[in-house]
Amino acid sequence: MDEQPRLMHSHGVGMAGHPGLAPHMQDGATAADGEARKQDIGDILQQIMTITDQSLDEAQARKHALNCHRMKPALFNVLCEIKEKTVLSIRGAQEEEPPDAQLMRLDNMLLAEGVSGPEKGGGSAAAAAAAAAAGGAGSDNSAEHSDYRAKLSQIRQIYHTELEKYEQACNEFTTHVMNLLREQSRTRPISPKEIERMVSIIHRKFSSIQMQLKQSTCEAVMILRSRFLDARRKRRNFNKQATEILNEYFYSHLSNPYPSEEAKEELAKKCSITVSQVSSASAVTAPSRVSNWFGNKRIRYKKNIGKFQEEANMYAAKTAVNAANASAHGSQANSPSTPNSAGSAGSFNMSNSGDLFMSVQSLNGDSYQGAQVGANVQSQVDTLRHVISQTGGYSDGLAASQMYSPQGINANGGWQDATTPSSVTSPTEGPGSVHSDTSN
DNA sequence: ATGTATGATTTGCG
DNA sequence: CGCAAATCATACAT
Repeated sequence: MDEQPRLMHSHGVGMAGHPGLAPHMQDGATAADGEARKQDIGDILQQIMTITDQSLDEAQARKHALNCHRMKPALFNVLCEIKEKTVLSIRGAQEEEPPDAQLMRLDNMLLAEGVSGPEKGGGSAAAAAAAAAAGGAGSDNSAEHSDYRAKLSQIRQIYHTELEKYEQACNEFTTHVMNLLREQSRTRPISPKEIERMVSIIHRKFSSIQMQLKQSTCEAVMILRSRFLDARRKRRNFNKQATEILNEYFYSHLSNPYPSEEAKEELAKKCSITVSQVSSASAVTAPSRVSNWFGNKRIRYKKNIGKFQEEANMYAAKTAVNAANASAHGSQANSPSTPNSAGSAGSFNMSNSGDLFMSVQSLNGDSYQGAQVGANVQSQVDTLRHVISQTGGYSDGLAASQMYSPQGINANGGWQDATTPSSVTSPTEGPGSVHSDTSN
């Protein structure tokens, strides 16, 4: 209470110096009793200041009396104005509310993911679109996607309920505070503007909570996406037939194992048909999977030719057999330089002819050319089988490399450069000048 | 559990 | 944009 005089003084001065005071004071008053009024006000202030000294009942009564005082509205108006001035000058600067890029981003993302925005129908459609866009590599959608969608809608539901809850809480709190302030405005000077400001403060607080909600929802969606749509996680090996087909192509085009787009398509069709891998997306996906396969195969073959020796021999034999059968069946006078590779699409025959010839040749260690294809297929097959069974136990790349020698490839296509691993390379040039294929 | 095989992705080049 | 190389992450075998 010791500062009571100062306060009173300052108030008094404030009022006295306030131009806005005049209208309030002039309601039917003469200048003569202005002094009396001033005294009156002084009394009122005095009472306000001492209110805490009084007992509750006393205070209540006093409050009521004050409330009923005819000067009360005027006084409050003045106080409000003063407050307005000071508070505004303090707060005015930080009142600015930037559009908030962060929030915009979150909103956009949620919208894009189909979490926020229109309900069920549009939402799940957006989700499906997002899924399709993200799952470019594909995989069978139906099961995965429904699962994904289920989880996403779960997230969406949580998000919406939480949002609603926040909204409701915000409204409740706001109205509560507003009521409180309105109530209090009867007993202390509170301007409507202040209430407004308070409301906006509350809204800001709640919207920051909302932002957190949005952020964590975004995170959840991201996690969900990475878990469900990352094709890597859903990797599934090709089945046996598919690998067979691909390998056949690879080894029969060893000099140039780069299937064209059409070839990839063809292979993809063949593989996925055999796989009976339904999945609508595979139409777009399959060729790229084939590309992946060839990319991996090339690199891995090159990296360790020895390891692929057996496989190479096997497929070479297989192709040879196929070729033999095909040409035998066809009963055409096959020119030796162009044995058909039955396993591959027609458009590649030209480029593969050399490979097939070479592989068979080196398998036999003799000129395949001499044994005319149609002549005794069976014996050739036997020979090949024999060779293969001999090769079976190989673990040493160097020895094996002579069976199915990669150097021919070097001479031929050169797709593996000079980077052939040391163990495998045997500098001997291809026996009898390998038919470099005359493709194109 | 551990190691290997393998499909997919990333990175960098031309 | 396709490729090689490195890398990741899973499927599969032991």
